[in-house]
Formats: sequence, C-alpha cells, structure tokens
Amino acid sequence: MYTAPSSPHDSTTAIPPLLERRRFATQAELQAVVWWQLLEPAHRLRVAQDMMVGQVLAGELVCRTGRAPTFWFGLLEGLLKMSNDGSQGQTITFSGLVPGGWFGEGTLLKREPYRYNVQALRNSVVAVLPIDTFHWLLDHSIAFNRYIMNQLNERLGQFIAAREVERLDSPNVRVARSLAALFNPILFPVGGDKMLRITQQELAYLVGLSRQRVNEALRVLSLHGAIRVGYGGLLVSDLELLRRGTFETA
DNA sequence: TCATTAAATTGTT
DNA sequence: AACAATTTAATGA
Repeated sequence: MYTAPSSPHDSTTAIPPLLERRRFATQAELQAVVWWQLLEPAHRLRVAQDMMVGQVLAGELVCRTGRAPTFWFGLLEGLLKMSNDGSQGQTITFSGLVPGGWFGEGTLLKREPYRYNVQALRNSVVAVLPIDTFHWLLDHSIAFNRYIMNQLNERLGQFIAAREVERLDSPNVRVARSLAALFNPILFPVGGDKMLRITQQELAYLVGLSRQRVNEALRVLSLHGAIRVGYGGLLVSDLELLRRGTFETA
C-alpha cells in the first residue's frame, strides 16, 4: 500500500483537500475520542455539531508552516509525521503521530500560524475541531482545560526527549526512542495496545534513516527483547527497555 | 474453502 | 539503489 509519494519531504505538495470532501463525525468516532468522554452532555453536543472528519492521502499535508490556525487536529486512523524545515533546507522530524493523538493546541492557544508541517505517511483519517469551538471549550469546560494542560506538559517532555535523541544517540537508540514515543499513553491514548502497524519504510521516514538502517536497528532491538517484529508491524514487549536501553551493538 | 496471482513488505548486497 | 524472498490481499472456481 505504500507507494513512496514522490517524497514525503517534497515541499511542493499541494495544499490538503482536507477541507473538501469531509463529513460530520459519527457517534462511534466521537466515542472513540478520549477527551470527548470527559465532557459533560452540553459540551459533547457542541463538539458533535462542529467536529468533522476527512480523508488524507499519503504524502498530503494536514497542516503547513505559516498557515493561519483554523483547526485542532486528531488522528483517527493512519500515520502522520510532524516536522519542520530547518534554515538550510534540512527536515527536522519532531515526532510521529499515531491514532488517538491530537495536535495543534499550542498554535491555537496563541492564535499564531502553525510552526510545523504535518504530513500523512499513509492514507489517514483525520478529525478537525474548529478553533472557535476549541476556545469555547476552554472557556466552559474544566475537564477540557485539564486535558489540554496535561497534553501540553507531556508534549514538552517529548520535545525535550527528542532533542536528546537528535544529538548523542546511535541509530539503534534513535529508532528505539522514536518507537517508544509513539506509545506515550497521554499523547496517544489508544487503549494500551502494544501492537503497532507500521512498515519499516514508514519508520525510516519518521526517524530520518534509510530503510536498511532501520531494518538493522529493528533486528538489534528484537535481539535485546525490546520488541518483536512481524510483517507490516511490530509488537513492543518491553517498553521500559525501549525507552531507556542503550543498544550499541548486537 | 482452496488455488492462483498480484501487490506489498522485508531481507540482503 | 537494486533485487530476491517472503507475506498478505484479491480473485474466482
């Protein structure tokens, strides 16, 4: 299913048709949203009326640096990559995004343009909540405020961890930490599932390594018993080891 | 349900 | 980057 969309790093990719061909969220989709469950009935109703869902094809951008903030985004299905274009044209990947994750709250809070690109690594389903609804929730729901506060705090920790990884770590450890980040229960509350559907090619785009190198790293990680690799995905068997382990050699 | 074929993904150089 | 090997998905009897 993965036909390298010319290059997920291609900045000439057209503006997302996410705004077109989208529909309202179904009841099942709403109930799968963790923070929606925290709201009281009146607040749930407003969200149900305003939240929409759209399809994003592999390679397309969900949001783009410099664009005015319009939505808070949630990934329902698929795989996204959050990155930034450095001053010399290098692409810096901050984080991968797996289903259950919501992003853009920092930008919406400040009402400033997005500071990163979010690109679909495969066909994905994305939910959007209008910025006005987002602020209305902040004004009316304590539960929502608490959720956002938690999320901001957790994301801060994730960025700090990402910086450390970026500097001093071996490819093996980079892959390990990047994988571990996808299992953050606060940012990606996906029901404690240790199973991750991701191809080695997708993971390669995520961590910025070649597929070959990722393949080798996964081999080492599984030798250490941190993960089990399978066709089209992997299983995390020791999350703590994945987070803290040093996988220097095989 | 099974066999066949195409497509996707992995393993290796 | 290229290629072979393996796994999955799709198709039709």
